[in-house]
Amino acid sequence: MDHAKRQVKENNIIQAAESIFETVGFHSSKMEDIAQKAGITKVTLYSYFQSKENLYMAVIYKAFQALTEIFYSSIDANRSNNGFDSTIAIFESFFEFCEKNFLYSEAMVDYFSMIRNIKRSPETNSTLTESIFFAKIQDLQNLPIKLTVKEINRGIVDKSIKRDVDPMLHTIQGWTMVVGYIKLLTASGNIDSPLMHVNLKNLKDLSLNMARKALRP
Amino acid sequence: MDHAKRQVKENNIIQAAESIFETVGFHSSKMEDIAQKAGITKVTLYSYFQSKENLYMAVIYKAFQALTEIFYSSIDANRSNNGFDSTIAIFESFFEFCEKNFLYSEAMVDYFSMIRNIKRSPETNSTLTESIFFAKIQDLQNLPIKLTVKEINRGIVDKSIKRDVDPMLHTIQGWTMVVGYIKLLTASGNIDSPLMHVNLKNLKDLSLNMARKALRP
Amino acid sequence: MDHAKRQVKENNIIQAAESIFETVGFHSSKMEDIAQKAGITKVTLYSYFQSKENLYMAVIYKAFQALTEIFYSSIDANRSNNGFDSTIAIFESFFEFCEKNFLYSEAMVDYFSMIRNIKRSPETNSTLTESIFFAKIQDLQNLPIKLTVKEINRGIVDKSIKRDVDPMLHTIQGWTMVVGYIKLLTASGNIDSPLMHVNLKNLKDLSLNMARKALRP
Amino acid sequence: MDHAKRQVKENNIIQAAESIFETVGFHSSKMEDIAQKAGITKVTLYSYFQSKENLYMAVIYKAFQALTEIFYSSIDANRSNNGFDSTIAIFESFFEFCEKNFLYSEAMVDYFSMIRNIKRSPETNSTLTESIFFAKIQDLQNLPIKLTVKEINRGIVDKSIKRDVDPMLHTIQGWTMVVGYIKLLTASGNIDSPLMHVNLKNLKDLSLNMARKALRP
DNA sequence: GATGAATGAGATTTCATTCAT
DNA sequence: AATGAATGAAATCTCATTCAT
Repeated sequence: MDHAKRQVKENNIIQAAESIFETVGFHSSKMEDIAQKAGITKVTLYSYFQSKENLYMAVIYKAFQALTEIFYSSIDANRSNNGFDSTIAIFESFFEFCEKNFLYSEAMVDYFSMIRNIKRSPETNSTLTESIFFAKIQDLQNLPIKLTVKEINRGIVDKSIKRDVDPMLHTIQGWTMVVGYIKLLTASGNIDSPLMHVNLKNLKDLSLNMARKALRP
Repeated sequence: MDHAKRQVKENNIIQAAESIFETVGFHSSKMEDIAQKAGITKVTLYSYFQSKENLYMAVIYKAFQALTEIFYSSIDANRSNNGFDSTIAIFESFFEFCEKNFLYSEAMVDYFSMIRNIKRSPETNSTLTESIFFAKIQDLQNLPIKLTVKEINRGIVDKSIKRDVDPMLHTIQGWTMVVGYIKLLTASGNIDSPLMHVNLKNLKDLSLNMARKALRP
Repeated sequence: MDHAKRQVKENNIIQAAESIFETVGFHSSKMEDIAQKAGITKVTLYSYFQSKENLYMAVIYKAFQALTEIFYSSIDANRSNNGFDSTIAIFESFFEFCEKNFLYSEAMVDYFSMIRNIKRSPETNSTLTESIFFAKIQDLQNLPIKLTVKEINRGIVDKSIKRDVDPMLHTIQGWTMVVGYIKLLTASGNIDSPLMHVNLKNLKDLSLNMARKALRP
Repeated sequence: MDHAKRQVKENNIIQAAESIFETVGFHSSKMEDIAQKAGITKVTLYSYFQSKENLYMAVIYKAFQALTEIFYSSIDANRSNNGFDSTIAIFESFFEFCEKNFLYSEAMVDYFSMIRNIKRSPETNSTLTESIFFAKIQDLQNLPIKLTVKEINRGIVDKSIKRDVDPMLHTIQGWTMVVGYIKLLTASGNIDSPLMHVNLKNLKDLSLNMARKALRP
């Protein structure tokens, strides 16, 4: 099968997996069901992805890919605005992305735990670390961060962001707010069900405002 | 066995579980190993905790308990300070708590995912929802939040915090920052290994500063 | 479980396996079916026998055990006869045993092939060589041969067997005739269906007669 | 592809199969490996031989063919000798053939087991029974036996063999000795490694001598 | 007819969880 | 209440065999 065709089938499988993961969660999902959803057999599934976690890795990769796309779009849309606006827009997109792509946002957070486990016992997870998707994620995961850093730097240059801001530090700080937001979102199920009477929409706005304050000169 | 004895044994088991979870993570841990560590058999283990997740619930409960203690201590230590200082102190303690109690912080975050799963399929998780620890956590989980809200309110009254602050919203926002911090901490393994060249200490300071800005009148 | 009980269950499983092997043959048999026949689950089956071949080893062991019993009985029954008669009686019993215990005789012959395979690639067959049954067979397999040798020696001493007979060589030669007989028996299915118009009964008699001629002084 | 070409390729495949069977044994062999050895793909392999057993059938056929050749040669070489000598010469050739053609001798013995399995479940083995090689073997398998019978008959006529010998019965009896010899050879691996301190050469000589005694007037 | 991909059947393993004593 | 054995569900793997192109 040529590369393109394989890609298509692979994507097909990943989509099936996403649909199953979304419905029952990664841990309760069954390879059998995923295979069936993809219209293939378990063995074929395994010939594409060496394990369930491997398959999840692929989903995580898709998540990072999608997020990266979002970041590029946001940056592009704010090309004519200053660095400050673009930076804030990025975070706004990030929040939105998470709300709309539950599975993806959860996947990205799970990625951190997987990294931890891999570090804990690299031998046990060799099938993971050898996965092409693992390598791809490694290459990709920092891109959104770098893009944000770049916009913050642009803001510093064009004076829309205060000069003593450490771009990387502030970027990471932004991530903590988003990641925390995701987890709370996870707990409450969706953006419309309030958590402790707090509307998640307001929470997002507050976070964005705090970010504005932190960056504004 | 009388109640006291059972308590002791239960605690014994929980400690064994914590040690195992800490070493290999919840998902890779085996009931067998936990039982062995606790010096009992699997069946006895099950007579104390109806399932592995149930056992994790107990750990999570301990985490919330410990956190609550920390919050009380912080509040008590800041009795003579204003609400602003007390609020910030709480968050500072919270960060510190997470750094020092890796397992507990991870557990609290995992709690959110479990809540999600329980919502997804309540029937499958009936053993969880019927667990005494689940009920206990339900009672306890909001306490730290309420304690924080109370200090913010005190700050509003004593004018150390600006009046248009929504105490619950800001409390939750604080949590997102801490939770995000925990997850990034998780990924990097420990506070001393930097993430993208960012020292996690600086990250914490930045978050606290942003909180200060958000509360200050 | 105490040793005795385990023995009972083990035997239970072996009997189920024998019944299945007898019906469909070793290669077409399914562990699932054997487990079901034994009234246990696959996993339990595997906890007793590490693999299908391992289970076959146990059957082979039973075969050698049964054969040894037969030899002892024959020898005992011929205690008061001379060595010649006893030796011939052994071979007669051997033939009879094979006719009556199809599975066992086939198993013993298969054992030779397994030995060959194990020699060819010892690593691949480690689960076999480590089997307790493998060890047991090793201990047992030579016993029937030795018993025969002993009777031939007795015949030499009592002059019923000619003195220049090499007991071991003639014993092994006897085995070749029996083993060959088994294989032809295997092919024809059972003793009553003639092979090339040759009644297997006559074939056996001829072989025994040839043995007589070879031993007689 | 014209018939000749197909023949060449077929032979090519059979040779590859023989080499693989010889190395790892029929049961452990993989169609994949055979295809690779033959320099073709699995599917092509299957277009020549409908199943693995079918392929084995082809090898078995070759074995019977080769054996038949040997028998003819032996008979031809003993044209001027009497029937007794020719008959013994045939068995001597048979033994030698087995020693030199391990795979072939094993294959012929396995043939008997396959016959058994086919009898047990004819439906499952329809691909076998429909195989051209199966038919060919059916035609061929009795030829060596008939050739032997013929020589024994010649011996009876020329008085070199005693008259009350049943040619077919004695032929089959000869086969049992050879077949048994093969199996023991199989177990010990090769003719030079002694079995129970018995040199296989001596074993062969003994068998031949017993045959002589059985035939001699 | 040849190829790479896919199927189907079954072996084997791993664990959480439950049973029988 | 404690123990060793057993269960059940699912993951994973291996191969002979078949499909689609």
